[in-house]
Amino acid sequence: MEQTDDFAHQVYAIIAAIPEGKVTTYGTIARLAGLPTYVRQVCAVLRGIPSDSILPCHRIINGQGKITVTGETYQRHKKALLKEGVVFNKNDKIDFKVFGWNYPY
DNA sequence: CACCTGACCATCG
DNA sequence: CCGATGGCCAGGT
Repeated sequence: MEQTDDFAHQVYAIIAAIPEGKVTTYGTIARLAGLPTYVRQVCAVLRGIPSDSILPCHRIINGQGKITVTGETYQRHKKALLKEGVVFNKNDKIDFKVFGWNYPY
């Protein structure tokens, strides 16, 4: 429970640091954690986060500006985002130029 | 060690 | 805009 979990720890910290009403992507998180190739691992970490977590995992979306999950999780995240003032386009997309916490490029 | 999986990403048609 | 394809790479079996 050290170096290997260190990455997950950073991911948690980064997620917790996302401001309200903003969103970010998996790739960005991986990069901020210092491991740009760990984008799939970010996914694994998020998957391990229960809905009860204090972490705003609903602010994590993919590079297309869409919620990456489906089903109930999708609905819950979308509602939470709307509550925070995030606006979805007609294609259920989020404008990164407005709500992107930090631009992926 | 080999194979499969994945809440991704970029590119192409 | 949507779907398919390839690339990426750690983890699990």
